[in-house]
Amino acid sequence: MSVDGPRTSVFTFQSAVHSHHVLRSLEELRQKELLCDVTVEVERRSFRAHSSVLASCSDYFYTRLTNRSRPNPTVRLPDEVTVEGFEPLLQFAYTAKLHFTKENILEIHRCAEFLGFQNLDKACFEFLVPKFSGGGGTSKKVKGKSKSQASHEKSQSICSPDDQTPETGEDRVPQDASTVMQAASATPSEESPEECPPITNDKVMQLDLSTLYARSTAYHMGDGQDQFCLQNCGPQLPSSSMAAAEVCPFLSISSTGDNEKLRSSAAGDILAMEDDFQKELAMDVHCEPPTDKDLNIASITEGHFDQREGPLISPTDCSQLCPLNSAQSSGDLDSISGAPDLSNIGTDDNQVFDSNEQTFSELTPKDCSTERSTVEREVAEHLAKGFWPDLSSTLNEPLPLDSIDQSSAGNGSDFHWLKHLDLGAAPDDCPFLRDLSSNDRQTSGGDTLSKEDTEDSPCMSPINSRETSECESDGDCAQCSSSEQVQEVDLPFPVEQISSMTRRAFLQMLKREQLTPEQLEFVQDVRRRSKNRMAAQRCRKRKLDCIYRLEGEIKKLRSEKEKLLQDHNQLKLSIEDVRQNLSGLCQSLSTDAAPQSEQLQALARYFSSDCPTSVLLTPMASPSLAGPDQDAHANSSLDTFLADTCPEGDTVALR
DNA sequence: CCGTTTTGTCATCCC
DNA sequence: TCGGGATGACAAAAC
Repeated sequence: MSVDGPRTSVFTFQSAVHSHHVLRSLEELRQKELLCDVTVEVERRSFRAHSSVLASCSDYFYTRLTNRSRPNPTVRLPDEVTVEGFEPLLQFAYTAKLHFTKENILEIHRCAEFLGFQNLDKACFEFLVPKFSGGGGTSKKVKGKSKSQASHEKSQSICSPDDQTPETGEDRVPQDASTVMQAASATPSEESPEECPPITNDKVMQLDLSTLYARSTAYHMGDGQDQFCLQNCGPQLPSSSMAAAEVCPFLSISSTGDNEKLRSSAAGDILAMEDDFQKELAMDVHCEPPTDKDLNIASITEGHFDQREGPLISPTDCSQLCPLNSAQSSGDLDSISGAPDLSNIGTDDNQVFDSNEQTFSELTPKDCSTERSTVEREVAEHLAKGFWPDLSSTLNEPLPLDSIDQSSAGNGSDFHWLKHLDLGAAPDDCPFLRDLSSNDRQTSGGDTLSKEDTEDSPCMSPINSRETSECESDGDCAQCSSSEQVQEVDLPFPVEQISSMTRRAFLQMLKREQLTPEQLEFVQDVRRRSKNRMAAQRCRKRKLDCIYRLEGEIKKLRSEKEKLLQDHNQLKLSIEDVRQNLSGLCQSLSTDAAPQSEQLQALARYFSSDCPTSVLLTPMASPSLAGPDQDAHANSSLDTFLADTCPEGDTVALR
């Protein structure tokens, strides 16, 4: 790594809630009819609104309003548009929420189509309308369609990344939502296609795109420097002892402090539905208007950070939000991955996460291309600490066992924090990490990582980062050969990507990139070793768990053994007492009752002898001093004798 | 310097 | 047959 000279860092403050504030303010203005500059007439009803808002949401209004000649125009909508269909759309334009019922969904759909709410159309109706109109089988149909559509879109984006027309942030939103919705809906349908509860008429559903919108804006706002916390907070954090969920702000996205349900969704909190519908979709519920807390999107980074409002959620909450950092989470993810369509979130349609992937690979080399100054680092860390007060503490705390399991921090890599995300267990299960940066170049306008970037960046890969620093200090390290190999093969993508992506994505990437045999061999080698490394960690963790479990069992068995021994001793003592009592009793009886002396004397001899405990405990059935017949005779004689001579209590005690 | 622990890697087996 | 995960064994680094 070479240091070209002093570098001036530019820090950017990016608010993740600004756009939402603007939208909310616009809605308030509309309700107060302030600054409204257009009147929309629908079926003799008038709606005051802001032309800019309408134009930005609807192609129809865009055409009508941008070509207007006079101020404060009145737009009379044709008969095709009804109040029933238009009013929810208007509200959606101002709130990003669409309230609908089974009755009016078709009407809304029709109006949306007419007015050119195309993105909403994609996001919502392709999924919803078949749901409402069709039966259980429709979901599959829709799913299939969406899947092919998504893959079609993806293939398009892959084949011609440069052909993509630049999308506005708003344009992206519904597509994102569409993706997630389809995926989410497919999951339960897939598991129990027959059990989908019917959607009742009286339910008012609400499609909430606000959180996603906020998410999208957070990533796409600004001057093109899309940000994603994974690449920003991670590599700059100084300690390897850190659970990603405690650190990574991305994992706290869209957490609503008031709504615990929000945090349980692995796929994201996109869709808000109620009751049966919610169960069917297995998604989150939004019953409250979005608050600022909904926009807990933040990424702190050197040179860039996002504003975060509302109370910070605890690390625990973070982990709940995106179950990535524990074995249990891993299991959860496994189960999630079992639902094929959920995986489409990232693989078949990377719209949502492309930005992440893009920035991951795109920004990292930039940011790391030159050595950071201490001041820069301090600023970045200070910012991070400012937003995550407990960050500093977590930095110094050793990882819990669970986290250790998932970490593969042995390389001292700058991406150690990323590895805490359980990439090994299910790298493709978390949509935020799936195919990490696999499509980076597609969305970044075809910007491929240059050779300079690759070579200069210490953050390009675990291997690169560590070895560079080590070689700087040590001069000669064993892994220099690997580092050299990385540079020799000159990969057109970051090395860390190799192990984090799914096999399918990996193969696709190999297809895309025309790698030389050396590169191919190296890449496969890296992937194999990386996978094996993580497998070894899991294996060791399991072994440790097994040891702990066995130790616990041993402890338990020992205490049981102690208890049994105590019982045994107690029984022994009581048996001894009984024996002595009986012995004395028999002795005295044998002297008093001469006619039965023979039997009694034998009995006395028997009780005074060292017979086994078991025999003593069941003297009536056991004595083997004589044959079975004699035993029976002795027993009956003893019964009679005891009934005649012994006090009642003694008889009972003996038996 | 030596023993122990941790971690990565390889070989092999199994699914 | 191939790929991937699990695991024992080994070596090197770290402590």
